[in-house]
Amino acid sequence: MNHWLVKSEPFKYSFEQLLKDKKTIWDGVRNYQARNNLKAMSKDDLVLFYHSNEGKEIVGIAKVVKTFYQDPTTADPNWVVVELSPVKKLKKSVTLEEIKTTKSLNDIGLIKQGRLSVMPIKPEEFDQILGLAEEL
DNA sequence: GCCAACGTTGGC
DNA sequence: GCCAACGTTGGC
Repeated sequence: MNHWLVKSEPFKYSFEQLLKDKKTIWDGVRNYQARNNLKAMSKDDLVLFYHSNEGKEIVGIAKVVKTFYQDPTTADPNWVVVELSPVKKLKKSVTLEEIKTTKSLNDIGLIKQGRLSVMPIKPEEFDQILGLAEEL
């Protein structure tokens, strides 16, 4: 199983909204690297949900319920979507600040490639983050 | 609201 | 195929 992190601006689509919706189509990705990551997702992979701009923190865990297919919002065959469902809201959100001050997380894509909106997370990084969220 | 980082586009 | 110009993202 692989682990991922996706970013969303809360005013566009928040984790609370996902909890309400139970399931969402992760559309609008228009970056090749992020697209490749979407394509690499398998069913039941766990996805950290990060709020950018507002909050700047990881707020919850989601999982992949449907692997990639053509983005229905565009006719351009370059772009794909996946479907995500919420797993749980974190007991304690993990802020960018905390991630930055945690030595073992200094290599995480979130810091190294700030602009990427879908990125892989190493298993040990995933565990570290759950630790910070008091979920372990 | 500014600006740094970085991806994309287009001229040569 | 290089690189300058431009656009977008996201932290501050």
